[in-house]
Amino acid sequence: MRPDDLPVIRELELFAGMAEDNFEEVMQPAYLQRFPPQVELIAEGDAADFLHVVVEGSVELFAHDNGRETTLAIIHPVATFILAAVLRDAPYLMSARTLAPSRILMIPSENVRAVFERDAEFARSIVQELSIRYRDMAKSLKNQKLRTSVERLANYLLREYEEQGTTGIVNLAIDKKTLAALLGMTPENLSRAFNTLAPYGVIVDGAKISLTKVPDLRQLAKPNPLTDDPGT
Amino acid sequence: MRPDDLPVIRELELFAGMAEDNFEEVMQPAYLQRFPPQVELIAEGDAADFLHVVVEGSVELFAHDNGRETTLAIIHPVATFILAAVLRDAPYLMSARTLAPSRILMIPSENVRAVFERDAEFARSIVQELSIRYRDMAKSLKNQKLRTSVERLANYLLREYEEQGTTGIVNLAIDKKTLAALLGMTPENLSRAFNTLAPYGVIVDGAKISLTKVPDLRQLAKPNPLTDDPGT
DNA sequence: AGTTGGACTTGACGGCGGTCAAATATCAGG
DNA sequence: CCTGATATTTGACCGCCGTCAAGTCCAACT
Repeated sequence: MRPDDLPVIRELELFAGMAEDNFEEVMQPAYLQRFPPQVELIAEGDAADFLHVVVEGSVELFAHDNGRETTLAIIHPVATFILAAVLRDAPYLMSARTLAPSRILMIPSENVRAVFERDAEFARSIVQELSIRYRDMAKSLKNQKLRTSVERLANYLLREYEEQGTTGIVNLAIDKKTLAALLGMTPENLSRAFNTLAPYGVIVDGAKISLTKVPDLRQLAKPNPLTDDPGT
Repeated sequence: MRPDDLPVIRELELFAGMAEDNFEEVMQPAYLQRFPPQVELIAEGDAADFLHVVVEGSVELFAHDNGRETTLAIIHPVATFILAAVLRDAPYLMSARTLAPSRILMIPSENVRAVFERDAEFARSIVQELSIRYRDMAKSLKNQKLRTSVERLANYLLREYEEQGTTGIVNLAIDKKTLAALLGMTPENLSRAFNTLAPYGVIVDGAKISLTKVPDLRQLAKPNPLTDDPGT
């Protein structure tokens, strides 16, 4: 691991509060690895041997059932994934693959669990992280069960609009195919959903989406903090 | 609170490991209350003032968006709900109402948080509970995104079949209307889904469901531990 | 510049599942 | 036992969304 990577990880909310020697104990056996895009990092059903941290790039969490596949979340730096499986020493419920060239930190599960037992501040951080994840998952479920696909797309665009600085241009960071899976629809339907939003000022040019009538779009989407706001 | 209720709660996995004086500190300001059915205990958006424990009866967690409503989970004794909101001191994401006459234990959030800081064993239990909840929520999302409504019903019936002792008779503990909402469909569609399952040995008589061709049903449902098994 | 492969879009079609309305069943009170 | 209220079922209809097939577009390569 490059020495200048450690401070970045140290500042991750999950690790920020813990004692220095505990941090070192957790990091000592960890390793940071580079992956090209589209590499499957973990597969659902596998044992949770490592806690993963996305240091750079991005990771897609997806899952299968019957023959179908869906995307459950996209993880951006710097954040962890599969924390719950690690803490319970249970099989992963989701698979993960890199979307972009990525650097992933892998910490052996047993070290995470060992230090968790010892460091109260780390335990506190883990609970906060888990709570956020739980709530994000609950929001996704509400989003999926209570909204049509056009509404989900509209709300996704508005969220990106806010996060990318309300400039009127939203850049899609992910494939339309992946976006479709994330929003719970087929790529064909995503295309049609974009067309449906055209009267609401949504202009598509490849991965560049212009929003020219945000108030109209907002009226259609009816965003709701209790369904949309991530990380609260 | 009746004194003979305390041991039951003490045995709840969440409280089992904690020090006796901490348990008392958490319980001292708590109160146990009886509610008739269909009482709304909490509403989404409210501040998380109390951790709730279903001691007896059952509780439905549901949520709104736009004009629609859906059921996210049914809580049976003895279990907690809205733990994540309490730990983050954040607004509830879901509402809760009693389904049956119920007794609910309510513990002020600040006491939960205070003792959490102090009692490592309690912290450990909370993390386990949260992890289970997170994973259950992830399973629900997979269930919802990857299966048709008939498949969700079939898997629900098989799960109940196992939990009720594989006797060939499944008793629905909840209204069909509520079941429909839980499975993400309308009551009308639930009716039709039951009809669709008739060739697979599913015979409906009110709340009493007979399963006469479990292998056939299982072949249709294709149950998957990574989507179905709760509490792992 | 031509070719190839992949991403995306469009069209045609069908089925799953929602809505509305009406019929039927169930149940708690009186 | 009767009655109204509620739950559930059934029928008719339709729209959303998935599937399949055929385009179109674009970027990388020859």
